[in-house]
Amino acid sequence: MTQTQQMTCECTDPDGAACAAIRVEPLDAGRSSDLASAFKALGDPHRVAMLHLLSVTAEPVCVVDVERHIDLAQSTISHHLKSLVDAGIIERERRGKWSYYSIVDERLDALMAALGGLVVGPSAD
Amino acid sequence: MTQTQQMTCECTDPDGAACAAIRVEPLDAGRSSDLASAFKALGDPHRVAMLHLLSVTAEPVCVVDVERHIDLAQSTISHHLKSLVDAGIIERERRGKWSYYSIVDERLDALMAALGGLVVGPSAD
DNA sequence: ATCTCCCATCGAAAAGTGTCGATGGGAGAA
DNA sequence: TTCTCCCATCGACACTTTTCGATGGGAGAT
Repeated sequence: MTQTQQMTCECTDPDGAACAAIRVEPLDAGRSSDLASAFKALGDPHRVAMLHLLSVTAEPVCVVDVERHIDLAQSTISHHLKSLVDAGIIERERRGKWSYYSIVDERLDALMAALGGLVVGPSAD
Repeated sequence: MTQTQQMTCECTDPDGAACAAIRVEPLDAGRSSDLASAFKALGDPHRVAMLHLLSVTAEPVCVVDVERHIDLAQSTISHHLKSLVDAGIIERERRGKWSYYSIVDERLDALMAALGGLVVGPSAD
């Protein structure tokens, strides 16, 4: 082939040096996985509803409470709560017969910060 | 049974009036679904990496750019980008032969606000 | 002791998701 | 025109997730 190749993708770099110009550190596979697992835990309407419930009741909430407000089998609710615990978004405290769940604010703050880091322009006007 | 039933779940309400006391508006099924679909789109390490890529390059990015930085088949990348578009997190602009993708800052801002609404205490110290 | 209740775990079925190669449309270059 | 490249879509496959009923352990009440 001559040097007159079709000029591959100028995309973000009209010069032709092309995308090689974009020096992006791969974002650390570990970090992207951690973020993704947290967001995945938030990626279900029922789990969002559970978090909402936990947030409006300032105090910890037990499974039975959740059961009254969300129409799912008890085992399913336990399952979802475990997902959220595993993702570090809520935490469990055993008290006698009950398990009390509450939101881990720090984790949510960290997720907010991560989202903020993705915003290109300043959010304000 | 007499009135000495075992006292169901005192949980968040030690009186016995129990959880009925927690008057939580169901959070509008539509809203929780919308939030969940957005977070679900964020719930994959590769998609997080793509967003990171879009955010560090201030300008729109085409599929080939993404392909150079993320080790996935082109069809898979298109598929993920479509997920993000459907979730309203990024948007596509066709320009000649290329498709340019860019982040929808407003959407991320809205998600941050939603997370902030879940935080119980003030985030500051 | 027994009984009741809270809740986690265990299958299992159904639905969804991530990934690929293959295909084809569309836009520009030659 | 033909050729090359960008990219979306179409199966297809393996894997994961959501959901349930059933089971059982542990804690307290009786």
